[in-house]
This record gives sequence, structure tokens and C-alpha cells, in this order.
Amino acid sequence: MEIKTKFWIENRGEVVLGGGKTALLLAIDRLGSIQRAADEFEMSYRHAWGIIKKIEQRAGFKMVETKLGGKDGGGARLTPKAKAFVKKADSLFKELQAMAEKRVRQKFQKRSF
Amino acid sequence: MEIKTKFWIENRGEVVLGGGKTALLLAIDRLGSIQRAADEFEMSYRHAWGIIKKIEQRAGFKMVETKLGGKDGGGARLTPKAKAFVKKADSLFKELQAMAEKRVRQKFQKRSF
DNA sequence: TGACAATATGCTTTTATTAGCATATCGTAA
DNA sequence: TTACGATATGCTAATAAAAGCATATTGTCA
Repeated sequence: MEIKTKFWIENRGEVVLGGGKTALLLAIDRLGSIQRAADEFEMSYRHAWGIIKKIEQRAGFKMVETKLGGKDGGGARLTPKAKAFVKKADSLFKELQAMAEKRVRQKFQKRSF
Repeated sequence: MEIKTKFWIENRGEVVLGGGKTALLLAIDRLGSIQRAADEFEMSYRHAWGIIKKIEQRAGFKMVETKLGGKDGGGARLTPKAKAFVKKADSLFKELQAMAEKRVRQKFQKRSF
């Protein structure tokens, strides 16, 4: 058996960002496209888009700015505010996870329980 | 916005115990009855019973031993093995949660993000 | 022996999450 | 002016988790 951890951010009781959503937003920024980020996570564009809308609605500010048309069809990237927010959340999640893993390893051997 | 944490135990990729299930099992032992524990958590006996069965199936050993009939209709309590297991899990979850909360407070003020 | 309180389960309904399908729009470049 | 690749969104279907309904069984005690 193994210990699992999860960390996320809520606003007014609603989930804004967890590990998965954070990774998706970072991928959008890295790849410059919602479509390509969705491909990377093997989800539909539709689904990725729905996730973004939900995050924006719950956080209360715009996360992704998009460009329509053009030779490459358009593109997307994080707003500056979103970028700062997401990076801060991502590093916090990783830190908390590392802390928890370390403690579990100290207490038991490996991740076994 | 605030940080939330969750810790749980898995076996072969399936959830065995999280905070809620742990509390339910401890309540069963404390109250000596599945029915009364279910009442305390405002869930149906049916639902509590289903949770117990799922935990047992996933952990691979019996958690709750029950008694049928009698003047008080019967009763339930944790097996010694389950008691040790659940208490160990419960204290680990609480420790990890306290660690995470402490770190978040250090980094930010309060639980705000 | 009949009432009672709790265990034991099957089955159905509700609710939530995820996945998938279908279409419209947009702006550049050939 | 048409093809292309990406954004934008509505609607439906498939799964999963939680809740609720209904009933049978059990053993003591009045």
C-alpha cells in the first residue's frame, strides 16, 4: 500500500487549480497553443478549453489570451498575471509534495505503509 | 484563495482509506455500531456499510466485526488489525496535514494564497 | 411468540465528471 | 477566394460516485 497526496487551491469553496490543471496551463504557455497542450495530455481541445473557462470563472481573472486566425490558425499563452499565479502554485505544490514524501520515507521504508 | 490538502492510502491503484473513511471507521469503533456511526456522519446505514465493504475488499482484510441480534440488535467494532491500521493511518494523515499547514503559514500569512 | 434495534444486501435514482461529436469563426498565405 | 489550422461553444453520451428505497435476518427480552 502507498500514501498519496493531493494539493490544490480553492476560491469560495470551489476548486481553482490542482496539479493537473496547473500542468495544462504551463503546457499551453510552453507550446503556445491550447490544441497542442491538449494533444500532449491526450485530451480533446474541447475538454482543455472547458477546463480553462472553469479556472478563469473560479479564479475571477483571465488566464489565457488567445489569437485567432493567421497562417498557423492562431495560438494561446498565459496572461502575465496567470503566469505568476500558476508558477507560484506549481512550486508550492511541488514543495509540499516533496515534504510529504520525505516524511513518509523517514517513517517507513520507501513509500510502503 | 486557500490551499487544500488531501492524503490517502492506495492498494494496487485503488483508494483504501482517506480522511473520511478513517473517521467513519474510528466512529464505528467508538460507538460500537455502524448505525450510530452513520447517524453521526449523517449518512445512511446502507452507505456506511457499502464503504466498509469497499475498504475491506481493497485492503484485503476484514475491518469490522459485527454481532447480530440481541437486545440492542447487535453491534460492530474494528478488528484488532484494523484498529492498528486505521490509527496509524489517521495519525499519519494528521501529521502530514499539520506539516503542510505550517509550511503554508510560514510562506504566506494565514492560509491565503 | 412477538417487538425491537441493528446487521445484511439488492436495486434504482440522482448527481458529477469526463469524453466525444458537430459546427461556426477567424485571419493569413498560396 | 479558397484552403488551413486553431480558437470558440453547444449538445449528447458514457462512467463513476453518492444517495435513497425496500426487505430480509438475527437474537434477546418482555
